[in-house]
Amino acid sequence: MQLSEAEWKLMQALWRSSPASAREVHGAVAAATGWAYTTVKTMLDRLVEKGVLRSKMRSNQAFYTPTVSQEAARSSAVQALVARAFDGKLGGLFAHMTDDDALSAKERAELEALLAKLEKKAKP
Amino acid sequence: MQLSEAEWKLMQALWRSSPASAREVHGAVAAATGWAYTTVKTMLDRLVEKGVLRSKMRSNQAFYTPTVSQEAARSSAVQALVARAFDGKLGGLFAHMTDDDALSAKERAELEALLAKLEKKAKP
DNA sequence: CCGACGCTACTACAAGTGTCGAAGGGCGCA
DNA sequence: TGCGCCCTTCGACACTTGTAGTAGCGTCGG
Repeated sequence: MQLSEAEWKLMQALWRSSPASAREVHGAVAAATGWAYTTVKTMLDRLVEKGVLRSKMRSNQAFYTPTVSQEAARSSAVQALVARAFDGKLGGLFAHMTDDDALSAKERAELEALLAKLEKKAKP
Repeated sequence: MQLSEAEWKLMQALWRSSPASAREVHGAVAAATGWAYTTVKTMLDRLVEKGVLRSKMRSNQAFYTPTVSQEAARSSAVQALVARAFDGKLGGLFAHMTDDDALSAKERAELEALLAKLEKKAKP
């Protein structure tokens, strides 16, 4: 279940708030994307076909709800990246992130914090 | 500079060994992919157009060399993933990976090791 | 010097993605 | 009850990706 760039944007909106009508989703993303209403509608319907959204008609309006969690979608995306670019090894991705010189001090600090939390959770 | 699934496979082969002729690249990926020689050739040429490969004719054969490092390509892929799926926050990706219940014991151990290494590198 | 074989270059085509416009139908207000 | 407005449905088009065939040229062996 791979999502394209544009599809992620719509899904994000729906994970934030759902069920939502096409008009509502359009309202949520229009400013950032500049998409026409019909563009949003088309993509929403394609996402329904793909099975990652469910639509329910209320009166003459469709309301969309995700059928997959953001967590699941993220996992699947990470998985795909690791498969493509890191030889299937999640450790490779870790190594890349921690090695990367482009890692900012702030990001490094975040990682430290996360690690501390992980330690605490793992130890007891 | 985004690479598709198939393009990653070819680039991986070239990062392993380059310059390489189309025939050599084909040899390297044919078993795993089943692609015809011309398929590989077409994709290589598209990668040249994209600017991620450079080709040099030697006699009547083209030899291909990456113009971007695997590291750079990986960074860019991680970047893209983070932008799409983690709200642009690299920390979000970290959190996802460390939270993920699907994280195996082995992966957890790897992470611990990497963290230890990072600590050692960051402290002094 | 000539032919065969390999390599390149060009073309093709289907599916997926990004983007909309046009047209038609029904709900709600006057 | 009728009209308008908004929503849906369909279709369209260009570009990318995956996948490959064909034709023609040049190189090397004989």
